[in-house]
Amino acid sequence: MNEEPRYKRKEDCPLTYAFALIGGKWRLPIIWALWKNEKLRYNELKRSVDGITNMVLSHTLKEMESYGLVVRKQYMEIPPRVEYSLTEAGKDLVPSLESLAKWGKAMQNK
Amino acid sequence: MNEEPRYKRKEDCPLTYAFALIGGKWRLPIIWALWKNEKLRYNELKRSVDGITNMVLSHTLKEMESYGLVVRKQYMEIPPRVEYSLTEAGKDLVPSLESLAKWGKAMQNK
DNA sequence: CTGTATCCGGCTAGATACTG
DNA sequence: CAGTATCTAGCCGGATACAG
Repeated sequence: MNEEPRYKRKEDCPLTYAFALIGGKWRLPIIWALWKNEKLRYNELKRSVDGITNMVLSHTLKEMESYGLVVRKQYMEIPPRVEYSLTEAGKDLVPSLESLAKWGKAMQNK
Repeated sequence: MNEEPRYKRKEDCPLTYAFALIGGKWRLPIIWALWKNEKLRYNELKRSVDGITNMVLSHTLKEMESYGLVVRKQYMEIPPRVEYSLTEAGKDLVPSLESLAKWGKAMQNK
């Protein structure tokens, strides 16, 4: 996958910035899975996010980690174990998302 | 511009659906402009949304109208006058967006 | 188990010109 | 004033294979 040219860090408008952080095809499903499960291993997460490939999952997680949304914790074991979870900032996001989801649901019923 | 293959109407997840409706490069700026101004003529809106072209603006507005976010009111005058405003659903969205913007602002300051 | 490398296609949106 | 037509480019994300 390419290097990210998309996300100008610290964009002027906070709302646009927020969307830059959580937009894209897989970010929301990942956040949702980690919200419902607290912490997940790589393959658990992959199974929770239906249809995502290794390529895209690992790349997306790296981005989200760099944005401060996700924590990656690696255990030095064999076989390797890596656990992902939401940062506090990631959790802070959830109420806003629930609010948006509520609106989305109302829109679906029209 | 192409016909839209992107937005599966009534997608399962309400949150994903919400993002389908308001995602994309220009939807948020347009909503914002119409929120701050109540109603705007086509060219006023264009001036409010910095950098957008006619092609993209008119196409985006058509989509947003079909999604029930925006109202287009045309007056039969010469020269032609067309005013755009938010629907009730569009206005209902604003509190969620403000909540998200607040989160985005906190993220910018880190 | 947890990823990375390479290659590639389709979609989003832009440039430019033109119209009722 | 308020758009539309046509053509194009570049990013986003996918397929597939491979690695530590």
